[in-house]
Amino acid sequence: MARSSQTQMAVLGALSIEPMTAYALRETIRDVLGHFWSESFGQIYPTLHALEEEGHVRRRGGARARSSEFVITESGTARLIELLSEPARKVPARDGLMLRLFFGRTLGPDRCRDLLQQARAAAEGRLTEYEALLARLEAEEGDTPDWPYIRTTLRAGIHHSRSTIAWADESLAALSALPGGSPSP
Amino acid sequence: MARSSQTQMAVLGALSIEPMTAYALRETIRDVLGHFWSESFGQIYPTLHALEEEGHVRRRGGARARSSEFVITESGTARLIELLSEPARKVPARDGLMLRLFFGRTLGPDRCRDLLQQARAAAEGRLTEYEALLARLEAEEGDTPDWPYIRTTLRAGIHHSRSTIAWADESLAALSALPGGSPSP
DNA sequence: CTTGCTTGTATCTGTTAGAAATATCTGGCA
DNA sequence: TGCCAGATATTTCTAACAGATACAAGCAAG
Repeated sequence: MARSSQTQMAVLGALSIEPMTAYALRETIRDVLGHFWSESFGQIYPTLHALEEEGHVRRRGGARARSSEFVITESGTARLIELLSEPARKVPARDGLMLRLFFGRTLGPDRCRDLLQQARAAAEGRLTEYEALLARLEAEEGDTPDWPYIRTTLRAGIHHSRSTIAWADESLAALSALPGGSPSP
Repeated sequence: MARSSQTQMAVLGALSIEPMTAYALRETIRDVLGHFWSESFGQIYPTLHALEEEGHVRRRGGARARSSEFVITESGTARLIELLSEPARKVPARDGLMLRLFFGRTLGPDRCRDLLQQARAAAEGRLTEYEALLARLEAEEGDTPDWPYIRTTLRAGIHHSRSTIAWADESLAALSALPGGSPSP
C-alpha cells in the first residue's frame, strides 16, 4: 500500500493548510514548498483520486464548474502525521556541479571557474530572495503557530546559500593559482 | 540520441580515471563519487553497451575469465567533455527533513527537535569523515593534477556540513522556546 | 567438499519527472 | 453577439531511473 507516499505527504500537507483544487495544489507546492520540495505534477491527480478512495480527502464542488476543491478529512490528517513520522527517505544525490568539478581536469580550469561563478551568483540570488521572504513573512505571519517552523526552513536556505558563497569564493581563489586554458590531454 | 546522458557522464568520467570492469565501475562510482553522485546500477550495463556501440568505449579481455575491462576511446573522451560542458541538469529538490519541519506544527515540537538532533548528528559524522578524507588524500594525491578539483568537491562537503550544524543549533535554540508535547489539533 | 564471500554480468519491476495534449472558463473587446 | 487571449483545470505519455534480484564463477577457510 501507500503508493507514492512521498507525493501523498506533500499533497496532504498542502491541503492541511487549506482546501483547494488540484490546480491550486500544484501552484502552492511549486510556490510555497518549491525551495526544498518538487512534485511531479503528473502524479497529483492520480494521487488525489487514490486519497479520495481511501477517504483521506473529500471532494466538494468548488466555486466554478468543473473545479472541485479537496478537503482533508480526519483520517487524512492522521495519515499525514503517519507519513511525516516515518523517517525521511533520502533522495539519491546527483549533484551535477560536483561531478563536473571532480572531473575538472578534463573540463579545464576556465570552465570550472565559470561554473563556480555561476554557482556563486545563483546562491547570491537565492540568499537575497530568502532574506526578503523572511522579512516579509515575519511581518505577515510572525505570530501564527506555523511561523517558527516555516522560519526554520527559510533559515536553512539562508545558511546553505551563505556557505555555498563562501565555498565558491574559497574555491575560486584556490583555482586561480592554476594556469588557465583548455582541457589537458 | 544521448540516452541516459547522466549515467553516461558518470560512466565515462570514471573510465577516464582508468579502465575497469563494469563491476569495478559500480564500486568506484559508489565509493569515490558517492558523496555527491549516485548511479542506478541497473543502468550501468545497458549504458556500457550503448557506449560500446557508439564507439565511445572499447571492451578488452580482463584479468579473469568472464570479465572484460572497458577502455574509454578518443571519441569517448570527446563525448565526456561534451557532456560535462552542457549545463547541469538540476535534480528535483525533495528534502524530506524540510518538508517535515515545514509542517512541524502538525508533527509537534518534540519530534521536530528529534529530527534536528538527528540532522545535526548526521552532519557531524559527515564532517569528520570529509576532514579525514581530505587529510588522507592531501597526503596521497596532493601533487597530482586532479587534486585541486577533487579537493574542491571535498571542501564543499565540509562547508555544507558545517552550515548544517550551525543551522541545527540555531533552530534547536529557537524551537526550545516552544512548549513541548504532541501535535496540536 | 562445502559453505560462504567476493567478483562479475545481466535483467526486471515499479516509480517518477517533466512535458505535452486537451479541455474549459472568464473577461475584454470588436 | 461572437471571438480571442490567457488563466484554470485535467489527463496522458515516455524516457529515465532506483533498487532489487537472479545468476554464475572463482576462491578461501574450515
